[in-house]
Formats: sequence, C-alpha cells, structure tokens
Amino acid sequence: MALTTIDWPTELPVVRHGEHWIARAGAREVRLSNLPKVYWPQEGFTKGDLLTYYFNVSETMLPHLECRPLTMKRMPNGVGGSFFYEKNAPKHTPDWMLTLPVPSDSDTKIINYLTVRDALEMLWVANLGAIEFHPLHARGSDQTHPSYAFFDLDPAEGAGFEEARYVASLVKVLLDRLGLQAYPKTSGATGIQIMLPLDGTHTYDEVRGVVGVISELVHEADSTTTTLEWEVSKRTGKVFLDVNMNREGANIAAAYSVRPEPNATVSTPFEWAELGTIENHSIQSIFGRIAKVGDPFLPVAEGPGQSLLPAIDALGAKPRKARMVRR
DNA sequence: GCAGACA
DNA sequence: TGTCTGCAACGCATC
DNA sequence: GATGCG
Ligand SMILES: [Mn+2]
Ligand SMILES: [Mn+2]
Repeated sequence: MALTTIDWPTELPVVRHGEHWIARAGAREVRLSNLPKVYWPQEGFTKGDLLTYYFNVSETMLPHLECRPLTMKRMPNGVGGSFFYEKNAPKHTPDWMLTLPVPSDSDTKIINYLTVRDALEMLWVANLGAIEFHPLHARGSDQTHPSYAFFDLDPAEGAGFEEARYVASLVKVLLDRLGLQAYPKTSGATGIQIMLPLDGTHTYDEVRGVVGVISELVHEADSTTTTLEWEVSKRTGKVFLDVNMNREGANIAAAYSVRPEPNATVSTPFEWAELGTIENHSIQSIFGRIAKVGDPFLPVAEGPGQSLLPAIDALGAKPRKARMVRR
C-alpha cells in the first residue's frame, strides 16, 4: 500500500523504521505512524497524503501560525470517523515543542496550547490525526487584543457558496467606504472569511462592535440573503454573519488548513478580483496556485495592521460587551 | 493516536 | 504479547 | 441553570 497517492512538489523526507517512519531535523526526531492509512475513503487519500501536504505547505502556512496558540481538530480514523477538538498539549508532547499558557474560563484556568514553528513541528501535530489547524486570533499568551477582525460568512441550509460570494461583495463595499483593508479566503468547507489586519490596540468588545454594526448594515441592505439569527432554523436559505466568532478563545481553520471534506479541500486565500470565480482548492491543486499567485493572505500575517478608530467614529460603533460569565 | 492497564 | 480503555474544548447567546 | 451554537 502506498504512503501517498498524489504527486507532491516534495516527497516526505522519512526513513522507514519497522512499523513507523522517522522524520528528523537536527537533534529532533518525529515518529510518524500509519502513513498508508486511508483518511479520505472516497478519494483514497491517506494519512501520508495529509502529512505530505502539511510538509509542502509549511513555508506558506507558517506565517499564519507563528506564535499562535493552536487548537487541533483531530480525526485519527479519517474523515469518516469521529472527531474531537484538543487545546491542551497532550501528556506525551516532546519537550522541544513550544507550548503557550493562556488563561481561560475568565482567568480561573490555564490552557497549555501547542504552537508550531517549523515543518517538523507541523508534522508532529498532523501525525496526531490533526486534520484541521485552528490558530487563535491573537499571538502569544496575552489573548486580549486580536491581530485581526473578521467576517465569518456561513451559508445555511438552502444557501451555498454563490450566496457567500455575493454577501462578501456587500461587505467589501462597506469596508471600501470605511477605508479598511481586508483579505478574503474560502473556509475550505462552505463559506468565506474576510480578515482585517489590526494594529493590536483593540479589544474583542471593540472589534465585535465594528463587525456587528457593519454586519447589521449588510443585513439591512439585503435581508433576503443575509441573517444574524442565532437560531439555526431561522437561517434557512441565507448566509449567516457570525459576528460572535470575534471572541477570546475562539478560532477558525487557518489559511491553508485542510478540511475533512470531499476532495480534501483547503482554506484558500484569494484576491478580491477572483471573488466571482474562486473555488476551494484541495491538497492536490493548491500548489499550482501558490506557484502562480503566491499567498494573497500575507498581509494578514505581516501587516500593516490597522486602527479601527476611524471606522468606530464613522459608524458610531459601541463596544459590545460579552455577558458576565459565572465563575 | 497513544499511553497505560490488564489478561 | 496482544487487546482494551480512557482520554482528548470553549466562550458566548438565548430561554 | 440548561441548552444551543460554531
Ligand atoms: Mn465559517
Ligand atoms: Mn461560523
């Protein structure tokens, strides 16, 4: 049985060692398991394909993961099996992996998140069956000031990607009017996210205020195609503007994260000019795109970050406090 | 996916 | 030795 | 407090 089923830019640099495969970098050694195991039965893609994808995409993806506490969506038995999210680093984490302690539950607990710094560390994480990489919205242990604001466009049942494209165009019109730079990506599943790099001076309450007011304006402009309803059954046929994901401890699949979807799709950053034609790329197709257009999302990682103050003034956007949580 | 408990 | 079991999130909205 | 949501 083959370890991988796809022609990759670079094959995984591993040496077979009995039941396992060893990848090395300096003094560090990672033992990889079950590489021929089929993770996408319909396509025949293996765990080896998943790991080889992350190895090849590491150079492009790492700027978006740098210093960010990581939540893993793990599916050790492939996309047909059960999943779980994992935030705390497992007990068996090697000492050379970097972890970041982050206060949670209104500061009463500490979560020791994993962080990845290079391709080998990404391989160690992916080997856990981590199909999705979900970085937090801020870098480091202080998670009070996100490095971006974002619009999470979720087509509900009865709506699809075409509607998400259209709603993204409505958001873009308002952002242009406010003078805000924003960068879109497909989620890799059904929706689109639009990210606004920030200068690190804004709290989540302020960010929710701005994203909330703009979302309400979009909803007023087209209440047939968009919804802000919390109840799923009231969203049918519309695109849900998920303002609340701008929140401490929340996360979304990173740019270039794999998704447990048919064809092994990946979250695909794109240029606004491509809004009408972009589709989710896959672990197979994304490398041709990267070779051609590079990474349209680089400014989300490298800045420049923006201040929201002009938009807050223009919109009269008040901070949206989270309700006080039980201790 | 994996470590540890158990037969 | 092989097989089995336990374990692996969170913050916020709404009622 | 319990449940829903992503
Ligand atoms: Mn989404
Ligand atoms: Mn969402």
